[in-house]
Amino acid sequence: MTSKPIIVWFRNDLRLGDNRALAAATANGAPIIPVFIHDVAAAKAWAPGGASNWWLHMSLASLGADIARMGGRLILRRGDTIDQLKVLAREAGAAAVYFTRAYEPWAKVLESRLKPSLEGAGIALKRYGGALLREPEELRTKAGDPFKVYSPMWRALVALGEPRAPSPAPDRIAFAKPAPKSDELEALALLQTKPDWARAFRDRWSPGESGALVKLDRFLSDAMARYSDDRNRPDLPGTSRLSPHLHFGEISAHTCWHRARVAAAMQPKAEKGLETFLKELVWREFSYHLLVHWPDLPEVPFRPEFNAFPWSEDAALLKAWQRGRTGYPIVDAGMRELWATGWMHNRVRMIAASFLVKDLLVPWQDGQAWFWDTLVDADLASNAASWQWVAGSGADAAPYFRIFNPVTQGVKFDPDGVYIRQWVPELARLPAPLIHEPWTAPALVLRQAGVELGKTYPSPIVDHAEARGRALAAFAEIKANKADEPSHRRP
DNA sequence: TGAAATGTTGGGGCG
DNA sequence: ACGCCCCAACATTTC
Repeated sequence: MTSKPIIVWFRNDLRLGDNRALAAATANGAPIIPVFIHDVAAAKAWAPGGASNWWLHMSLASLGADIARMGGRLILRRGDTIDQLKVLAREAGAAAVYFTRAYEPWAKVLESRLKPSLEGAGIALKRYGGALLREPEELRTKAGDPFKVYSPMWRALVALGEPRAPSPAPDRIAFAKPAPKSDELEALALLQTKPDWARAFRDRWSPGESGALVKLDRFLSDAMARYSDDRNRPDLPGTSRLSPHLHFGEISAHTCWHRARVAAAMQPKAEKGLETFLKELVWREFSYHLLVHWPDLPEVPFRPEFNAFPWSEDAALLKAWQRGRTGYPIVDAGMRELWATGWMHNRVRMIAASFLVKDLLVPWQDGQAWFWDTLVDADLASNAASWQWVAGSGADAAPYFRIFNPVTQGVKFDPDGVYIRQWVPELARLPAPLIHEPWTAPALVLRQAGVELGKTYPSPIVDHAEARGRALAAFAEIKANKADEPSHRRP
């Protein structure tokens, strides 16, 4: 067939399997031009951070290799997305651009601008879902409103039936020949080489589709059956660690959902773990739905009374938190894991976030910004929804008075201090449970463990009991205003 | 997908 | 045998 080529524009769908845009283009029979465009200005204030860019570099390398194995080349371009698509289409005589839908506010704007400018140039556009199990339009309350509470949305999603089954990667792809010219991956300048901070990243992660599938299958066989308990244990390999793979679309939620079901059917007593895992996929879904309907979620508290919250912008406290030097071992362990590996265990994210927002009274937006820069799985929807959840300002959020006690949480979820010993080595010789509150340890125990508080490890930067009192007082202040405000924003 | 304060219950020591 | 107190264990409520 000598039809005009189709451009498959890759975004956060960096996979060949279960990629509807790619599958449709391949099925069309036209030659394919796979392209990724590095558009540094597109996301505006939410340009990806260093950790995300490291992952993107690795993921593009992986996708490029997968495409090369099939006889093609992933075309890399830089610059304004619309300009680049137009230029590429003209160079290659392409008839259409196929792509996967994205949901970030800036991406929605881009997609709406794309239509007139490309179709005006005679280039057809085809947009496909697939980043989510269900498109936001498919899930509404009986009243026709978007869901603001998780549980009803979960039930509504289940009531719609099983999400569609994932489709396999195409057996073969006919690529346009000759391939259009491409930038080298290095030219995208995604890697920061000066301080090689990503060393630990390389050992820990395998970005790309095949790495994602390996990680999923390992999780399903080794951890899913115990997931509902072990997912809260940062000292155990209890979580899937799929978040960055999902964010970049190296694996689809559909693939996770269906493979989990299949795996659970073959395991005794895996039902509970299965359901917990599926529910986590739907928490991701819930965050995306919120972001779609409330695009200012990353900037503005969902509950308007929180606009009046008396935050304290204390740069020194924020910095101590970022560096993992708060004097609370479970918080510091988490923040150091994040810095070293680009990832933090979910339970510890909640503890560390609660500490920043409630014990230090630092605005949740500051914590969100730090996570945005340092997480390899930084995701606008999940990050915004989760920070607002912890702060108590979000939709279906934790009640404001739910203030985590970092000592209790540490004892409960890292009972032997294994996680703390890994990331806060200066405390490694303290016995559990004292390792969770070194300031209460007898002087002799501290000396024998080689710990000198305030020197080898910080004294607590705030007293938790006092901090809790301050947080409750601050929340009481805005509670008084609540009656004046509408209880919920309109979508 | 909390923690702390407050309330209740019941066993056991003791006069 | 009985009442009283203490207090751990558990339940409820409050933040």
